[in-house]
Amino acid sequence: MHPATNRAQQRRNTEARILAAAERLFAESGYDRTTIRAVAAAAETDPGLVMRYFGSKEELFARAAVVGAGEPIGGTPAEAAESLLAALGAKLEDEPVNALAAIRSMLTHTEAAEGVRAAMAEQQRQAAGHLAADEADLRAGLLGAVTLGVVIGRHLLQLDGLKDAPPERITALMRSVFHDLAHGRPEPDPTA
Amino acid sequence: MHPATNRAQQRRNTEARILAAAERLFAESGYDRTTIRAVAAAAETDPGLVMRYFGSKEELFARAAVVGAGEPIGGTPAEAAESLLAALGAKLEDEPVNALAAIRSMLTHTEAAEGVRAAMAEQQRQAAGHLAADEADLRAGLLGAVTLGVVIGRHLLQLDGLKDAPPERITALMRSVFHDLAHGRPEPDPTA
DNA sequence: GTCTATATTCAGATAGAC
DNA sequence: GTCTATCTGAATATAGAC
Repeated sequence: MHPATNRAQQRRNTEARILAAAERLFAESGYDRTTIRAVAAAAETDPGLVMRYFGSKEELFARAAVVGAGEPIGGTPAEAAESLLAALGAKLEDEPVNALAAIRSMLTHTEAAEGVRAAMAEQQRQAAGHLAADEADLRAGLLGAVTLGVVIGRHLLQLDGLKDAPPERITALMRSVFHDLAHGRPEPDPTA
Repeated sequence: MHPATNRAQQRRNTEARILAAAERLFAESGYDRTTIRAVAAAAETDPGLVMRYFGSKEELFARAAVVGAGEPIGGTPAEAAESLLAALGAKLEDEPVNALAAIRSMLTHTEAAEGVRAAMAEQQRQAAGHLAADEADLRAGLLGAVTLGVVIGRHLLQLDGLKDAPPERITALMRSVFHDLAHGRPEPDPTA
């Protein structure tokens, strides 16, 4: 083993362990309740190194809680609905730990809220151009809010009936919902 | 003024001010970031009295962040959908500060999560009995998750397109969504 | 009944030993 | 490059003065 690279590799290794531990703990407990000390313990190192490598708790969070940009959305309203539905399915299949870290913290930590809102605003802006024109902004916002609610209900709140359901059954039920919102279908008669 | 009752009234008055301030601050900042000191300052009293009247921060939170039981749900699937839609409309019209205090804290505070989950489980249990039978539990859970997502998107995250929309337009768009989920309609053809 | 002072705990951040 | 000790600040909760 080459000693020079060993040092650098060891450092990168430790840094990666810290980052992985931070992602998990931020996703489990949110920003405030996750301590630098706990991250260090989970990564089997010490708090001083965490600070040395990442500078501050805020910077560590910014590295750990990134909200993925998501696939580009295009085509007809129906195709846009299917794209957004596929994105939901992916978030249900395996736990998106980076996004969950941000979502877990977004209601009590301003930076996390800003990150989530920015990512959703970008997706909404992109989606709105491919939905039926009438009230497209509102319907794009509702598509985002609905997606967020399902992800929270499953992974974070673990609601009965949602936490154990197979992702395909959830997406199957949500398909008509997404198409409704993408097209802006007329509501059925309330007295039906 | 009767001095004996004045004392008791003064006490109830102060207690009510504390509770109102706590509701507002918990809804704005969540459990962890709301301090007894800030509540006392907002209620124009001092931290010692808050502790004396409510015992602990946890008990104050339990009194301030109560999740309303919601109207009973019944009738046909279509009627159940309309009931749930009306409940959503009410939560959009004026800010439900008690519920928002609980929702704001539910991702980072165990007791808040437990309260919200219990309230939602009760509503889901009740709703499931009135939805179309197939996969009723999952669809009841999705109705709750979707509702939660819209409330969070509007009041807590203030998503573009949602925060300023008139409640009637939101409920109008969500009507078909709720009826879809209540009935378990077959999904449209993905290639349409 | 109301407010002040303080004990205790614990977190983030820093300096420096090994 | 890695870890220890400590500084600083803030929060809950308590004891007790007015």
